[in-house]
This record gives sequence, C-alpha cells and structure tokens, in this order.
Amino acid sequence: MGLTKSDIFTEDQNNLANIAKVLGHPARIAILQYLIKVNTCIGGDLVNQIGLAQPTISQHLKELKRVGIIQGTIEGTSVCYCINPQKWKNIQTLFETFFTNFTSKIDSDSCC
Amino acid sequence: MGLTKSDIFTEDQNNLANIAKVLGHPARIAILQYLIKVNTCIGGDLVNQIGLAQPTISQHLKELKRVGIIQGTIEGTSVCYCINPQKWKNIQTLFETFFTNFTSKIDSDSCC
DNA sequence: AATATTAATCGTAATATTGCAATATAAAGA
DNA sequence: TCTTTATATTGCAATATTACGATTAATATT
Repeated sequence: MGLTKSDIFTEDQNNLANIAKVLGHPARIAILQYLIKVNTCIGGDLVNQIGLAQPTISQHLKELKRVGIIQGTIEGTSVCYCINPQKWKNIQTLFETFFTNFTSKIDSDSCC
Repeated sequence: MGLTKSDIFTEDQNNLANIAKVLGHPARIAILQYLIKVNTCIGGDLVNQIGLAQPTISQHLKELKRVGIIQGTIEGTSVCYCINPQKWKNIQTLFETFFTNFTSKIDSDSCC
C-alpha cells in the first residue's frame, strides 16, 4: 500500500530508518558533501552545483533540515546553509552503534 | 516525476545513497538487528518476528540481498539467511568515511 | 505419487517520492 | 514604491515503494 507500518517497530528502528532514508538520495548526499567542502553556502550555490531545479533543491534541503543534519540561517534575501555539527555527530554515532553491533561479534559465529 | 536523476551524480554518491535507501525502512533494520542477534535464521522466523506478511518480508529480503548486506542459502525447502560479514564491513567503512569527512574538520570553521 | 512446507513471484491497491513550472513570499536596493 | 534577487510553496505528472492475497515453484515427507 505504500504506507510503512511504523507502529510495529521500535522507536530506535524507526529513527535510524528515517535518517537513512533521508541519506538515501544522491542529491542529498551531494548537498552534504558540498557543504562539507565549502563549510557554508547559500541555496542558489547548491542549485548551480547540483544541477536540479530550484524547487527540487529546496525540497531536498527541507528533508535534510527535517532531520536536523543541516541548518539554514536567513541572511537578507538568501539563506545560509551549513551542517549542524552536533546533529552530525549524533547521526554518525547512531550508524556507528548500529554497525558495531555486528562487527564486534564477527568471527564468533559462522554464517549459513 | 518520481525518477531519480542518477546520471548527474557520481558513482560514489549513487552507491552510498542506494545503500542508505535500503537501510531506510524499519522492517529492514529490524531484519538486520534480528540477524545480528541470532546469527542465522530462516525466512519463516523473520515473518514471525517482524509481523509483516510473508511476501512483504520476502521483498525486503530481496532488497537487502540486492546490495549484498545479507545472503541466503537454500537448505531444503527453506532459506537460511545471515549477514555477509565482508559486505557489512564494506558498508560500515563507506558510512564511516562519509561521516569522517566532516567530523575531521569540525571546529576548523564555523557555521552560518 | 500425493501432500505438506517454505519461499518467491504476480497482480493489485494505496501511498510516497521525485522533479519541475508557475506562483508566492520576503527582503534589499534603486 | 518598484524592481530585483533569493527562496519557499503549490500543483501536477510520472515513477517508486509498501503491503498483501493468490498463486507458483521447489523440495521434503509420507
């Protein structure tokens, strides 16, 4: 039905999935990588860099802001975007914890 | 249009986004976490554990197999699933690299 | 061979996502 | 105030995703 049954999963599972989903688009990865490179930029720079229409970029930025991984500050007519360092660290830790759960027990048991 | 313009992004960007997208559903997170816990199990176990219909679980398993993060071995009428340790490590490194790109330069510059 | 078990596939419905043109909004400058 | 600049929102079309019932395929078991 195209509708995720999020009520049958834990909050942590939904949370991690939700963030992974936001990272699950190359335009949003590209935006983050560009922000890493230049530290800060305005929306128009991203439209030029990425090669998608302004409304499309605006939508992707909205998604990234929704999970808090970036922040936008209004500066006159433009908006200055940057990565939110604390949230970035949080999300990094989230993934690290998820991956380490398995990595730490590798070799202890074999596969099928 | 619902169609990602993957041709305008780099292979790395598409690759990371593609994997993140697969992790972007709580059912698939739940499947991976269960596999971490029990090491190996058959498909029916996952259907019972997760609480989604068998075809739905089968579809999620297909996605996970598509990116190689799990593997399934036919054992009689059932299929034994487990995490692919090497691929897991690869993907872990992929995310780690992505996140460290920013973390390593935190404090060097300020935000907006 | 007939039946049971398990998983994959097919078909379908409902919802979500992606992308853009057109428009709206909001602030700066002339 | 009028225009310009920059971004957000709206509305829409196309495609993708999620979920499941029904069916199929393949192997065990009797």
